Amino acid sequence: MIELDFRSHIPIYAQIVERIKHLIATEVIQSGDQLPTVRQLASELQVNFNTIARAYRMLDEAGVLSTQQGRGTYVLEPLLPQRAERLRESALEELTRSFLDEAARMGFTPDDVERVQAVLIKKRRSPSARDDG
Amino acid sequence: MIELDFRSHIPIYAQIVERIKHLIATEVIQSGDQLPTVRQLASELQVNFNTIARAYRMLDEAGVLSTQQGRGTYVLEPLLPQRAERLRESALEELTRSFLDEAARMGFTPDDVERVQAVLIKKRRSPSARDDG
DNA sequence: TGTCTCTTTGTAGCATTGTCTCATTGTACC
DNA sequence: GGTACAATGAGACAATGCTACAAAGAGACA
Repeated sequence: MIELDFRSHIPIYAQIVERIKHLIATEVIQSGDQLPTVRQLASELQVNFNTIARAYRMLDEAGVLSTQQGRGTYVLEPLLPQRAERLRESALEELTRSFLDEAARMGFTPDDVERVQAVLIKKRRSPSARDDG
Repeated sequence: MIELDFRSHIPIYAQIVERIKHLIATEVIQSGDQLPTVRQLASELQVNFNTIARAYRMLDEAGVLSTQQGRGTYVLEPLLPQRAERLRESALEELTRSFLDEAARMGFTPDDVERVQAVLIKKRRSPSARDDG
């Protein structure tokens, strides 16, 4: 359900936060659902359970999850539309920021990014164009 | 395993880079192997751990190693230089593609992405601009 | 019903890992 | 001599992992 990129220099806990936000945004997991325990998910992803705990804690502080010692971790009610929209916007910003960081780390300039991206977006807008890369 | 020539005018970090490349080329160390920690190797070679870190970072950027903060440093699959360049470009494509997918799944249009991204890139180009959210 | 014990949950503190920023050293050039 | 730059070193920092811990639930039993 969640995949990590250990080669990326985006911290593991940050990747997990993003993935979970995404799973909730796409309603793969929903309000009230229990998430895997820190140890379960840690074992599954081959990382330390404290790294999972850190991600859960950040999402807890962000009002997305509720972590309860001895009980587990649960998805909270969806936020009010207003707040949800703000969260959505900030999620996009964070996602974009990570993306730009990673590209920069790989030695690409913003121009490179915009160039490649423009092509890809164009393709998406005209689905007839085949991607025979 | 690695020996240095302190009298040589070749920088230490460069010597280390070469030695490690050689060790990988001769398969003394192989894909997936963990390298000594920066401090271990630094102690062994009697140099500062930052010098080792520098060598590791260069090899990371060259796609030879994967350095992971808090975890360690690992040998990656070897790549032919030719392939590496092609791979570099397609890696950016792949990164961009998954970024756009992710944004799309979150319900954002390419326009949304371009709008947010343009702002972020602009900020990066003029770091003086304050981020007053 | 109460409580005891064991298991399962998340938490906290510290050790280990690589990273960052700045200071120091040595060398090349003017 | 003075300046600029690269190489190295020192210390603080951030990310991850290990160990011990505390809180909550499940079952046994008086």
